Amino acid sequence: MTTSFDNKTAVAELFQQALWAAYPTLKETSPPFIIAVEKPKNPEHGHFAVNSALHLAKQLGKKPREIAEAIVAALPSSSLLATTPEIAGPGFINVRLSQEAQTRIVAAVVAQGKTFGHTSDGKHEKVMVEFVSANPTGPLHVGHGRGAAIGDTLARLLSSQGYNVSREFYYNDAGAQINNLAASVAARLKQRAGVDAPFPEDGYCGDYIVEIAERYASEFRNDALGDDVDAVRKFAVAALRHEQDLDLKAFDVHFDVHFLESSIYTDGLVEKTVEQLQKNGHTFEEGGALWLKTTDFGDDKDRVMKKSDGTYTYFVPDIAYHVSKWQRGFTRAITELGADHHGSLMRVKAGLQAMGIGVPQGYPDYVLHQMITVMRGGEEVKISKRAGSYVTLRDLIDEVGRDATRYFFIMRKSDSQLTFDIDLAKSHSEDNPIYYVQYAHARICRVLEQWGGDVASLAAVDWSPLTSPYESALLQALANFPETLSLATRELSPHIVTNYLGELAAKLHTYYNAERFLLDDDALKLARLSLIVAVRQVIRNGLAVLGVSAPERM
RNA sequence: GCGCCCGUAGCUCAUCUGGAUAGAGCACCGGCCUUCUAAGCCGGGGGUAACAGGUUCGAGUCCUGUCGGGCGUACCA
Repeated sequence: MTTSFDNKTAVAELFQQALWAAYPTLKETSPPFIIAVEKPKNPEHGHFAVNSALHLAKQLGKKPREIAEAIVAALPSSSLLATTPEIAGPGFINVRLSQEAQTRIVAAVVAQGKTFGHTSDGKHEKVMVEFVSANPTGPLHVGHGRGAAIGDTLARLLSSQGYNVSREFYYNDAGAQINNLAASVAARLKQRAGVDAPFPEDGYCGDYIVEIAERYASEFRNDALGDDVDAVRKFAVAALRHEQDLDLKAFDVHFDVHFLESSIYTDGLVEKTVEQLQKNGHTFEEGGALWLKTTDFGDDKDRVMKKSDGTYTYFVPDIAYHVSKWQRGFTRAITELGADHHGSLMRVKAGLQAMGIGVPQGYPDYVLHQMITVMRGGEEVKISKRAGSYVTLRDLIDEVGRDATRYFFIMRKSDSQLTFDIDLAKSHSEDNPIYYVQYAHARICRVLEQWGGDVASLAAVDWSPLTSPYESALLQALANFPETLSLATRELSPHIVTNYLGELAAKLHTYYNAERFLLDDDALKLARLSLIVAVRQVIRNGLAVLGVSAPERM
């Protein structure tokens, strides 16, 4: 959406005209030269910097500064600019916006409200975000939590940019791990009844297995020893699925579809996928097993698809599942996984290409998240799944709250390791990034309350008094919000949004503390109040995309 | 061995996909509260961006190699 507040595009268009006027021959070059507008870090370099002169120096065979001068000389007059742009350094053209151009962002934010920053760039393209996808063999742990927070935020980001998003949870309800689960429960049932029964070697040891056994025994009194393996399995899967659903609900994460791995077997998709791969000549038999020639598609080694015992290896249903995504019309698919699964990416991508059904190369987009270290009291909380003593997602939500948990999980690049400091997440201090941002929001609410006027009346005031460097910084930050969302969506990187919010909050706190805010000067007061209403709106929109609340009081 | 990710101040991290003097916070030193939340502000010290090459007007950012750390590399899932 190119709207009136988009000064960057307006500046680019203005300079494009000037460039063509100065060098008419460039108009015929193909592809057409696009003006690059940047935002300098140093405020002395103006609001925008145009560096086209540097890029064109070689092509035109002239000195960058000479080109810059010609461009500036050809610049049409515009209400956009405060002064004639300066040429600086090797050939940058520094642009200063007029007061009117700088402040109209406030009106745009207020007018667009909740949708400020949203676009229709996605053109309703169907995109699936698959995430969490935990097997129902235990409670969700912190790793699943990070996946849930990242996946849900990606879905929210994509929605904000006009994609038609579907959230999907894929789980295995029938494989070896599930049989292991059933056997673990059955063993606990027998032990509980005083029967000496060996516990499965790789069985699930957590206390939750004992609890499930307990509940099964009270519900199925005629099968207190768990001899009906099928019934035990169904009961255990249902119980754990229910627990996971409660965890996700507490985390405010919802799914549109829960996809069962067993369904791609029962509806024959796995068979069909294997047949198609064979027909396309990308398979071979060796040692009684069926292999997929993934080396045809960049893998360093071919992989077994069908073991000599006739069962499939794990990535075959993964390929079939992704075929299903494509066949269901998802022209884009994002698969969010823990980084320990990255070995399967190449195989699934290779398998999809080998299918020859028109799936684009690189489908699906993978977003991987690295491991989490949980710290408490300055010490690492040891995570041991075998002992059943790991930190569950529910533990974290109960202890530090949903908002802090979500924010911390997305605060870092997903492919960097994350340290989750429980004490920090709980603390009410400036060191706590989520507290800092929410506090900025609450602080604005309090100032408006103190003022006591009608907020709606601030939608159209005279903004010309907003001339201090602090105000200028805030105005620029507001203008950056749309491209922050757009960038985070393109890069599938939610942490870009948390970085932005942290900086915006810092600018606001600085502003408040640097000068006395509510002055007697009515014109200045109204302009300032109007500005912070816009800041509040942007904080709300940013937190909304992260699934984090914006409290009015802290 | 091979593949993927990471390496930026003492610590935790930014750097807007190649721009100008690499920035914040914590910690350290010196100043600021009769005023809207000092949860803040102003000033100071602290860097060979792991290392070595390459690409170009210009590299923390792209390419190659080396060294460190993590993960993967099963007819496990």
